[in-house]
Amino acid sequence: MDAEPVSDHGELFSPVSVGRISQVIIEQVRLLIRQGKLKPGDRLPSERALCGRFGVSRVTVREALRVLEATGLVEIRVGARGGAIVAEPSSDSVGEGIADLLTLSALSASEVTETRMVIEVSLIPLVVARAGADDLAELTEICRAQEAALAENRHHSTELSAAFHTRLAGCSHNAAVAMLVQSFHGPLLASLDAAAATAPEMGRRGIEEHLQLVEAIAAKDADLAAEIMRAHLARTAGRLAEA
Amino acid sequence: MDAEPVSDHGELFSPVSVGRISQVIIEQVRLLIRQGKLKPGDRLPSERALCGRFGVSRVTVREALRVLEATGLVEIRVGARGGAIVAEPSSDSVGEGIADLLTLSALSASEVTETRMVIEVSLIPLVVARAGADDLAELTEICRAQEAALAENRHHSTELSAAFHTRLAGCSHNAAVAMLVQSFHGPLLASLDAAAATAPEMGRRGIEEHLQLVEAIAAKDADLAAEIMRAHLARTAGRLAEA
DNA sequence: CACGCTCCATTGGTCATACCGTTAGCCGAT
DNA sequence: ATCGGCTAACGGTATGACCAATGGAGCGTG
Repeated sequence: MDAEPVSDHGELFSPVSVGRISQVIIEQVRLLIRQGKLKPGDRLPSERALCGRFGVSRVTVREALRVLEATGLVEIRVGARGGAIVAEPSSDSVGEGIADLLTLSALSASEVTETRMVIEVSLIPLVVARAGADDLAELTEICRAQEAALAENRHHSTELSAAFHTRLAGCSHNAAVAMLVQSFHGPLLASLDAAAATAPEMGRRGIEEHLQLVEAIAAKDADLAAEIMRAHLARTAGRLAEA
Repeated sequence: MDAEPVSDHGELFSPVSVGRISQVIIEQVRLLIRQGKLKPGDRLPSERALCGRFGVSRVTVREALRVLEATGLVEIRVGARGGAIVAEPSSDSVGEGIADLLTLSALSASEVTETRMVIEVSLIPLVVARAGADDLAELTEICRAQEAALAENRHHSTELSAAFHTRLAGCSHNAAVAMLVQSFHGPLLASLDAAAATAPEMGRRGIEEHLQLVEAIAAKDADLAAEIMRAHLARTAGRLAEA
């Protein structure tokens, strides 16, 4: 008899049915969305309909939808005419993920701040080149709101500060850059709160820097604006380091 | 009979059981992990045990675990001694989320390239400051592999080129930056393939620029390295613009 | 005719049970 | 001592049922 008749045949045999069925469904839907065959707002068939379509049980379909929902790809509504709706691309779920990584100390606050400096400082040239009058007006508006909040509550709103930075990224008129910065919105809030706890009186200075930034951008002075942004972020980083 | 005896009592009554049951379980586990009461490697009770613990059905527990798995918080293994294991914090799932966001958002190739220039050029100072001998060795190794691939197939491997840029970001020794660049891997490949189609003979020049980059980093010349990177990316951007 | 109310079909949320495939660890045979 | 099979634990899937929420159709009333 031949020795080892079924082993060492290399590529002859390949594993059959790898992974979960729900995973196959997930990737199938994902592909459809990426190919644009499913666009935001489109309604997927009902769970029961999908069961028949894929030839699987409802449990399996539901697990796939759960993952797609957690990934932020679809939104699920209950009731008649409910079901899975392809969601508008949003950076929210990504932001939560980064926040998780922060709290799990897989990312340090300094790493996140450093990353912000990398991105936000070097996107300044884009902003200077492309910011329109309406962009500047909105930035100024946010600064005004910050001043109002400061006058009223005696401490500056970290929410508004984060909004300023997010809106500033939007002034680059580059959706990819804007989304990246927006992803840091949530984690950014946490850092700002920590920094505010360290030095609550710094709110005013932060607002002044925001205003100077807007002025520099309006004056098309990219170098000055970048320098202001660098100093602004470095100051926040410094306060975080103290804590 | 009293008219409307139970309405208009304002805050007296609050909705009971908001949202999904699985969501409650998710947040409970999430909290335990954030508080450190569950550490990476710890094994959660089996699904059936969790059913009894929470007083819910297995389906509900499974949906919670699915979401936690999709979020990258736990890893699920089958078989005896299997179950949900608290995962080592990793930026992979977040990176995938960013990649999804980028591919789904109808970004133009120019936006992606521009964003790469923003990030990859300005992370150069970090790399110059922190790259170690092993980092440089690995970068050189990738370049060698590129040359080998070029000699063999007569056209350069876009996969290796993307790997070079990803590894370069890793040299910043900042996990957040590395995660961002890595999430551009997929879209980056698409751009590179498009660029390669336009000018297939440019592979050699790209490799040379990679090597010059490594040299400049080894020489701690941040300005030169940044300039090389800028030119390198700009060239790719230019070829994309032609297409 | 217009407005509002009620009823109902649709659809997701949850449960209970059963069976299968996979896996690790144990135990016996060689 | 090693290899092989056995077994219990555990996740993966299927089935069928019922509940809760929701939107729209149909009916009734002014």
